[in-house]
Amino acid sequence: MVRNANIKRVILDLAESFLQDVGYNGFSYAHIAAELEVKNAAIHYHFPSKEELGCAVIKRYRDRFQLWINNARVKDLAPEKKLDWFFGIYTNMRADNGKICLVGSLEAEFNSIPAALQEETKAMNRELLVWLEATLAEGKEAGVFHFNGDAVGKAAVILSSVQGALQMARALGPRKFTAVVEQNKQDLLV
Amino acid sequence: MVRNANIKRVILDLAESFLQDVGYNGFSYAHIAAELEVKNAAIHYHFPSKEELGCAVIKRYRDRFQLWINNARVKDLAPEKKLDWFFGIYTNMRADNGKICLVGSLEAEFNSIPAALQEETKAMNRELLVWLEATLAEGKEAGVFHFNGDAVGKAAVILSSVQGALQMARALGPRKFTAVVEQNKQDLLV
DNA sequence: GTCTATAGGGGGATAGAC
DNA sequence: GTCTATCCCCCTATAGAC
Repeated sequence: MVRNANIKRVILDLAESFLQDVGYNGFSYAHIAAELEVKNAAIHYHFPSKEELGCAVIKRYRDRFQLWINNARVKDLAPEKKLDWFFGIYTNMRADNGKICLVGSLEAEFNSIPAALQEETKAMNRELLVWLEATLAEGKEAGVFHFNGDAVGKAAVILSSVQGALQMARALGPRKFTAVVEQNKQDLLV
Repeated sequence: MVRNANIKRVILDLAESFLQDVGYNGFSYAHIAAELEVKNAAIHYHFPSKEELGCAVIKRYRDRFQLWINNARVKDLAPEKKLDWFFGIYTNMRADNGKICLVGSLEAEFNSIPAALQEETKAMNRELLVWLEATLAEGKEAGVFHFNGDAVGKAAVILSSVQGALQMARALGPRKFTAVVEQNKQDLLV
């Protein structure tokens, strides 16, 4: 049992980890309770329903992402460094026992998750894409990124490919993920 | 109740559809039985375990894919037409009530599906990728596709992006999928 | 805040009648 | 080949004691 005031945070950490590992339908309150060495009902005290727990995980992630991109350490980077930072997020997921991104996990199960969680997933995906579009446009303007068409299409390809690559790497190995990141970078060269 | 000798085929059709709709953990024998207006146990007669049913779905899909790519209608196409045919498979999935590809669905749930099903998923992904690599290499050789690096990396980007785009389209709408296909095509131009 | 106990549902799977 | 009946497990969630 985790004896600290941050039990809510620890539950969110575990739920996030499970979401990225086995998906929303793949974990239960019992799994979380077991990790914390408490009983099932204790988790319900902090998060009454699984739907609320799932939404809280995504809300927290969305907040975290907004903090990152508005922080000077990211905001003031050159476009190509911003993109490296972004790919780094996914590389860290991959390195963490082959976890996949929350958005991909929830979208794959989209038709069997609660409506409120679907809405959170939509919002999160939108926000990731908006930032990536802006970064790609900035880089194209600056002459460091080269691609046909507009930043909206290119951002969709890059995001969907890294999301897909994390999943693919589970079947075909971590190097398949690396290959996708590298190819995406090469595709932005002249 | 479907009164014909092809009941096994119909069960496979339904299982495949459910896999693409709600995932392996999202459907049950009861769901299939309800569609066929029979009872649970009747499905077990044809496929003793859910694991076997899942494997049979993937095996059938793999066979189907091999038939397609070895058929003259696909085999003898120009590389850019082959790619159009390939994208068409995914476009049809998207049009079919927002279904996602079997590989993506199973990889997202990879850590909570039976080992035998994991193996089928690996084999299927490998085969899709091998064909795509050959097609891209053929097109580059012929001067109709243009990309930096080798066909292996490019194939990984294209496959993972369409797989991811089908999932993304559930959250952000069908046009997001179309955008990814179009951008992938544009990325292959000079 | 956590416990025990329990309700109520769904899941995969099997036995034996028809 | 399909049925009814059943087993046993896991799940989400709640009530009430501590």
